[in-house]
Amino acid sequence: MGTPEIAAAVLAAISDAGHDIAGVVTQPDKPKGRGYNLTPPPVKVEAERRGIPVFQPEKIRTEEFARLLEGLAPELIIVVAYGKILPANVLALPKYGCVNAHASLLPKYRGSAPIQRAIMNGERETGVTAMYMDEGVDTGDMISSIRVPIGDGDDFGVVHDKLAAAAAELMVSTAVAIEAGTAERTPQPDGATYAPKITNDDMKLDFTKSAESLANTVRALSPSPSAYATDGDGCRLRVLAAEWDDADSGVLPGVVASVAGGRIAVGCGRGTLYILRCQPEGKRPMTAADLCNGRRIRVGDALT
RNA sequence: CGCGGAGUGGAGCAGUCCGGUAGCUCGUUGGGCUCAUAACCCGAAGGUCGCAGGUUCAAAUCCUGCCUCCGCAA
Repeated sequence: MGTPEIAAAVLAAISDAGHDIAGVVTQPDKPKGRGYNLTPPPVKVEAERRGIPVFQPEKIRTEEFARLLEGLAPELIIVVAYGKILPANVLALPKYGCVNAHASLLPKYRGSAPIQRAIMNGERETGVTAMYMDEGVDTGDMISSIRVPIGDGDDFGVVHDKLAAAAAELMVSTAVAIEAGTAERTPQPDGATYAPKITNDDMKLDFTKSAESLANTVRALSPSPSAYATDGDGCRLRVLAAEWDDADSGVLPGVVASVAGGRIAVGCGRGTLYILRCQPEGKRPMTAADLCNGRRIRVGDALT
């Protein structure tokens, strides 16, 4: 059971490892994009490519879904970012239980946006943790984990891909261990933190904050959904890549101090943020130099 | 039929309202200056103006249809 890209990666690995997959449960197709076209979740695409039956129940706390699962008779249920809390009857169904791969080193960053929150906080390391699920949100007993470093310039896309690969590896080995009866079971220690869903406020750059914090936010949300600022014309400017230093820009927060060297220097509460790559509303992503060449940004402009 | 923006030399844009010589910033390239340079000065190359019709003496510009890209919202 799973929904996004990282779940598709795990599905592919499990399938390649030769396990017999009775079925894949994922969220229903949802209207997405401009024409409100129905878009299937990545997991569904991957499953269909492999000829694995796909189920997309609106609700899983129903008799109907319970019977469906019983019919599939899974020995083990693997859950990766499915997007719904599993009820007790589902957790109890498989002989080997339900295991989950979570994209953090538990008990830190429980919740729906562990990757983004870790980068946002400037963490140097994260990982994936395999655990037995219980009825809480990412509170189950841990089986094993893989640590993954976060590089200086790593954005969400990069870290996500590293974690997806790690998650695939972890779940394959975990499935083997469980079947062999060698899987460990360790309760999560104290010190849990929560990584709530990304909201619009998280995406909006607040230039009164420190340049470091702003740069971390940019990284955490790039390439998608991406942090943004608003330019002098009221147009949204998605900021895709940025650098920072502690040097005082000499201008008020949000004001463009210079546009030299292909970088747009913006004043912050502390230090200076350098925008390297961005995307104005209605345009393709472009470098800061391109943005300046088109004269959409000049020294003295104020971003909010 | 959810709302909206955009397709113009290699890149980013102006020009479109109000038809009449293809423009700006940058890049590329030749030369100059300099101890030197991504800096500065002079020159050059490079464009079927997304596609197809229509109107007109004349269309990047006006009309019709189509294609493509993108933001928002969900």
